[in-house]
Amino acid sequence: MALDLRRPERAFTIRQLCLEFKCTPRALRFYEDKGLLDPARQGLNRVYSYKDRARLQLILRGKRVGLSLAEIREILQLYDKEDGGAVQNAKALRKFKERIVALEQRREDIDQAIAELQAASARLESQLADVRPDLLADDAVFVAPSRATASPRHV
Amino acid sequence: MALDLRRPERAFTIRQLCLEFKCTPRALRFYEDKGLLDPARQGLNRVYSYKDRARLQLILRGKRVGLSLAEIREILQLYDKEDGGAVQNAKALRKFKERIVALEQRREDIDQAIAELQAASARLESQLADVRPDLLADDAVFVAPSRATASPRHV
DNA sequence: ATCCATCTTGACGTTAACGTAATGATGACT
DNA sequence: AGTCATCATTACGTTAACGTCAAGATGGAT
Repeated sequence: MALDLRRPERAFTIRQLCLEFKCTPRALRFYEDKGLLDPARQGLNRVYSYKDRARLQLILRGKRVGLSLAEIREILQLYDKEDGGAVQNAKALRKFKERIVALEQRREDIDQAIAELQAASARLESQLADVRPDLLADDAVFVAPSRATASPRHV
Repeated sequence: MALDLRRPERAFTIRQLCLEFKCTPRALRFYEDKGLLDPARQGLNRVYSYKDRARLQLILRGKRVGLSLAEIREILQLYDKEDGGAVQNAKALRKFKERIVALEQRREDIDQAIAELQAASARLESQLADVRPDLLADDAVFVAPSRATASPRHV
């Protein structure tokens, strides 16, 4: 039989995770190299558990919010040592809170940026409404054939 | 006299902007090189207007929200051409809206990240409250001398 | 047995966003 | 006249985060 079919999936190959999260094997190996991941092995092959998958999620989200891999690694290590000594935990707590503050600042920036773009959009829209209301058709490309049905991504 | 004292300031040197926005001359010249800025000149020296200053603000905020310089330049060019033809404006409008959507997605990511960090913090706090409540003193370093009065940054 | 896809480990290449000299001009101060 | 700070340009160096071969192992499918 092909490994295991009793449960939905107990582990993942590198490719499976890459397909799911839209990244490349090279990236995952790179994260491992940098100490952000540490999957099990079957012989040479990497085997990713659910925990590894969760970590990867955190990594990718961290990237999207603008953290460097080094920063992300630090956070992950804090998670790992959540059972360390009390003093360690206190330090971890402080770092977490620092991160929270920094992220809240970024959200501020984002909100401002969005506000400005919306203002600009509003200006453009009102001007267009005067001059060329036809260009304001919500699709605009020309004819929108289908409603953009969740397109099957082939990688 | 030293240039102009009639009004608060009508123009800025490169250094003034750098001090104000906490960046380096090299960076400003780099942005100029990349087509994000285009200050006037007095001889060779760059002279930044209020408009230039505003652009710089946008650039830096753009960076903070995770945009690349190329992306920021594109947006700035859209701003510049807000008086272009109607068709141009329609295209600009679409791009603005794309950006807005993308930024809203990022804010989602940030909110999730914050939520997770807060959850982790909560766990740590409750655990510490049990074991070593003394480590939860809100300052924690040891003795917090002053209330961190807005410290004068010297660059 | 052979082919093929997928895995592995190096190792070098690449892009973005500056940093870091090196070298020279300019205006202000002493 | 000399010193200094600040400006300029040119050019090479650096870091992060991978991309891109190259070369080899492995497990199935035909």
